[in-house]
Amino acid sequence: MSVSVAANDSRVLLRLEEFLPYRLVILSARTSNAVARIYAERFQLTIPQWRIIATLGQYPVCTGRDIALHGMMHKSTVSRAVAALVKRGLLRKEPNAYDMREEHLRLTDEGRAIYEAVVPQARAFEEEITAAFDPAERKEFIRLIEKLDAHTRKLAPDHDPDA
Amino acid sequence: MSVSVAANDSRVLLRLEEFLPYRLVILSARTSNAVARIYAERFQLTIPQWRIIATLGQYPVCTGRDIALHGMMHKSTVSRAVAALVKRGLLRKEPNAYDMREEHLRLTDEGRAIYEAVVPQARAFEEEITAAFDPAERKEFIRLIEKLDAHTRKLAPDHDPDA
DNA sequence: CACTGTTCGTTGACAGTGCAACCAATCTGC
DNA sequence: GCAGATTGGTTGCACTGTCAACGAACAGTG
Repeated sequence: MSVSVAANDSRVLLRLEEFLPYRLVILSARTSNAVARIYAERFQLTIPQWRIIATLGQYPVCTGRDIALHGMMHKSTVSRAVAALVKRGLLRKEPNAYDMREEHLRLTDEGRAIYEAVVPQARAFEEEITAAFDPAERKEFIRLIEKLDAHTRKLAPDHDPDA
Repeated sequence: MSVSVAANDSRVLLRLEEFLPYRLVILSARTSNAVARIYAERFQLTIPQWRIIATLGQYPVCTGRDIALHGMMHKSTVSRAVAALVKRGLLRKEPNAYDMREEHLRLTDEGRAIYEAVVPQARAFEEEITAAFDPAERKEFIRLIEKLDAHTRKLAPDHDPDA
């Protein structure tokens, strides 16, 4: 801030660097960019694509709707990302005979291989960043994050349009 | 996840809901969306636009470059947001006689009025979310966030292209 | 059976963003 | 002073995400 000569002396002043929502954004952007590099560079996956693979790695069969809810994504985002993954052969769509509106999604072997290649690296990265903490701090941080998460979820329910 | 019948039984498994980077993204998205509503609905400001106003509220005179660094934004993002704000009369550009490449930016009275209208609401919102904590927890949370922030900054330096 | 309302998924239009190329002003070394 | 490198800022382009509208498949009602 080379140019600024003095801070605002008004009573109304917000220090952005100390504003919690801003801090969270910065922190999450940095970590999430770093994680994205893991699967973006080596496997050419976008963030929504990775989230879909991650969800299907965890729950082998889902509908698009399930994935959208689980990954906080818009259904159109999911739709396009799924299309791209199917085209690349990482995902398969299977019609659901009991409800022809929805389609069951499942990883192909190739898709699962990517999942299994990325997961250990993601885990390692998580280790790396939480190495900032000693064990007690780490546990406490998780606890506080959970508490904050639950609280904000009540305050600002994730806007669910119809998704 | 109505359809999934069983969790993956492979040794390679990542629980997305417990993956720290993912949690941070979700948490920060929710809080930052809630904050955005404050200035988006009433004042039609985008996030970069608000960050610029917030920076100039704190440091009355800056260059675009200063703002980009301070707010973790790309210089093109700043350039466009500044243009929009100037057009709306919330910001003024002033040539710097000592270096004609850069332009000094300053809030107009109208711009400052918006800043002063938003800040108390932003503060109030911060209060609201940290109400999840008792005073000791709040202090500890800030401390841990700072520690994590410092650590990740070393690990994954904010990609600075030339900005 | 229609008739209405809802849900899953796709698609077109649109806005915001990042990247890269670019211009103009400045600085550096010769 | 001049050539080349550097820096602040703008802009064209491609890419994504969001929103709104839509078609198709269900579910409930009379």
